[in-house]
Amino acid sequence: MATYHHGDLRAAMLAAGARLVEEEGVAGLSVREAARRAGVSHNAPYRHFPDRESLLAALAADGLAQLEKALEGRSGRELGEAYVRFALANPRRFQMMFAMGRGAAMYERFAQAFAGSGADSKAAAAAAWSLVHGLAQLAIAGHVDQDEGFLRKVLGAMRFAQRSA
Amino acid sequence: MATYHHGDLRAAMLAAGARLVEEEGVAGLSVREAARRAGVSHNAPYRHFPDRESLLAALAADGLAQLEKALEGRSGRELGEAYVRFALANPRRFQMMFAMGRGAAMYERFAQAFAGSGADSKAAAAAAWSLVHGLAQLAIAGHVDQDEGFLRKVLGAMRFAQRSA
DNA sequence: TTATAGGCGTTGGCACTGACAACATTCATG
DNA sequence: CATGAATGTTGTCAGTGCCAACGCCTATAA
Repeated sequence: MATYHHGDLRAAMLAAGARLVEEEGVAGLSVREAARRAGVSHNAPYRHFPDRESLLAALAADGLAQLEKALEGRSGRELGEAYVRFALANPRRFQMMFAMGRGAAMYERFAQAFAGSGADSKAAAAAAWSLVHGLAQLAIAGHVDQDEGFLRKVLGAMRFAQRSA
Repeated sequence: MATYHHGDLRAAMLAAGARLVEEEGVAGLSVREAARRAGVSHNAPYRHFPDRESLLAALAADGLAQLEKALEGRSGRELGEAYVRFALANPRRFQMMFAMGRGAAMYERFAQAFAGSGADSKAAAAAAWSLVHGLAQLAIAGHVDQDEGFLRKVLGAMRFAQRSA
């Protein structure tokens, strides 16, 4: 036991990091604490991540991949609900993901899901994304009721305009 | 000159803090650096703010007040546009404000601005707020084009549903 | 089979931070 | 004026990110 080499420190750091972010918030993620939880010295992680920022970036990328998976195959109303559900299940991760992350893929997904919905499909996709994303943020922050029924009603309160104004 | 007492350290800290947040991001705000900029020792700020967190809270409250002022008297489309404009002018402040802040007053404002817009006015208000808030966030993060014309188009792409689904 | 190069982990150290304690200066109020 | 309360100051400590130097272990190839 207690082998000198960890085996898969990178993965262990991502796991520990994810838990730390969810428990303490982004500011609470320290490389040293994550290293401690991975059972490794305070400098070992730097072999896998050049700096704290890049650990965060990796966590964000990870989270985006999970969200992508959670949205797979869904569209329209279902897409929005799954998006919000994911956000509420992983609130701090979610906030972090879009604070740093590359959201191009997500935009793409919304563009496809809502192609031809409004006059300008790029704008329509952005609007749909904005609605669910904003709702997710406000619900996470507690500015809006998190009850699932209410959230559904909020999403249902908006329609695409038929023609651009 | 160089009086022992600063005169209005609290305000100076808020000013320095606001600049720091906008320049470096929330993580870049350190009590010590703000103290330095205010020309005061590293512990003086603790007479006015019990800890870093409470300095951040004060900054958030300040920002909310400014946003309230920027929205005063506006409603409907104008309200949304002013909201997004403020967010893009003070991106990091804005992100922080709603990560911590008490958003009840803002909800109230949207509720009044959109009273009777949809079947359920609470849901309608939340939807309107979500749309503009989400758009602001996505634009700030660069996930969506920041061009003002485009943003207007996005806001115009959504209508309230006449009856709840 | 063995030596050796490089990947991976370790210890040590530095500058910076948030926060506590003790002390100093100034301001208000009698 | 005197004295207590505000407000600032210096000193200190543990925790952090990151750099440098060194040690272990494993895969390769002679």
